Amino acid sequence: MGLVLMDKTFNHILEGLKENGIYLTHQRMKIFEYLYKNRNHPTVEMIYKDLIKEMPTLSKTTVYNTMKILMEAGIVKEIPVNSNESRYDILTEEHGHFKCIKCGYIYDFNLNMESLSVEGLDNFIIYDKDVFFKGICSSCF
Amino acid sequence: MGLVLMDKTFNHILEGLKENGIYLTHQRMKIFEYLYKNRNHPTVEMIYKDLIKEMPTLSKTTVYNTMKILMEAGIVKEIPVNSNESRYDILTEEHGHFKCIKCGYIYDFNLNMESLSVEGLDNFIIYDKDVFFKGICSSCF
DNA sequence: TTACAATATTATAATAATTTCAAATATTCA
DNA sequence: TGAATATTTGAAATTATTATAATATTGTAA
Repeated sequence: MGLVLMDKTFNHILEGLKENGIYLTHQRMKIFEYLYKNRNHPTVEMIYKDLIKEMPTLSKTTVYNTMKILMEAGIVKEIPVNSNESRYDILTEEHGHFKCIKCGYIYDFNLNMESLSVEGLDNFIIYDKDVFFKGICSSCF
Repeated sequence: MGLVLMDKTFNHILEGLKENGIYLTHQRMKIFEYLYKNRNHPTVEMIYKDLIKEMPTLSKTTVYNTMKILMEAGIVKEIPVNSNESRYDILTEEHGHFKCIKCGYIYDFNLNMESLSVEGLDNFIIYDKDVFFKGICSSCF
């Protein structure tokens, strides 16, 4: 588990999935392609609405299943942006998320996680770190 | 709006709510008391399950409504810990959250948000910053 | 204190996101 | 090809949250 995305191309990632015993079905490849091309932290609904145009029989359940599989493969993660629908992000370099409370858009921003000083987590194993800001973006300001 | 919790006692906060024109009903006081005493990042369900013991007619809608009002008053906030139910936290000093993937418990930890170096948010107005870690806690390890 | 107007609570119904399930379909590999 | 296995699909079930309307409570002013 846990393929590394960094510096791999689209096809390399797909190959990696295959090597991990994950069947590369048409639906899965299209869903992954959507995530790879649109770095927009989509909801299941957004992915579904877009892909149904070219795959009229696509089921929302398949999108849910695929997101789960891609998460287990370590290629995608759910990002914590407290809303009532899950939002997903393809795993790339470390970055933070900023949600604009006016337009709702979720921006990526650069950060250096190492710089953050924390205390009280001795003997805790940290698998994942997230930074989430909320406010008003420069376009809405 | 936006009462400050820091260094205020339980009763001071309640008085502050009253001054802001918020009725101090029995339900609201009990819900606030729960949040004040149990710093456990509860879900609506957790609050409801606990309080129904002493208030048999309590409605879940009231818990939802009260959380909303306390958030608008700036006393409580929703914390981003991506799951499908909202979790709330009483506003205190700045801290991060760590969720153990084994026991599910959400720990607070100290951090210095100022130390985090970020870039790409020029002309963005930041209202709120959250840091969320996931992993295995020292008890489960 | 009483009456009134404003606001809150409650139970129920409605909505929305997600999960589960079983049948139909597709894929793999011998 | 054909059997075994895995995936996709659509429908139904579940869970979290919001809306509605009746009832109850609160604060204010006579």
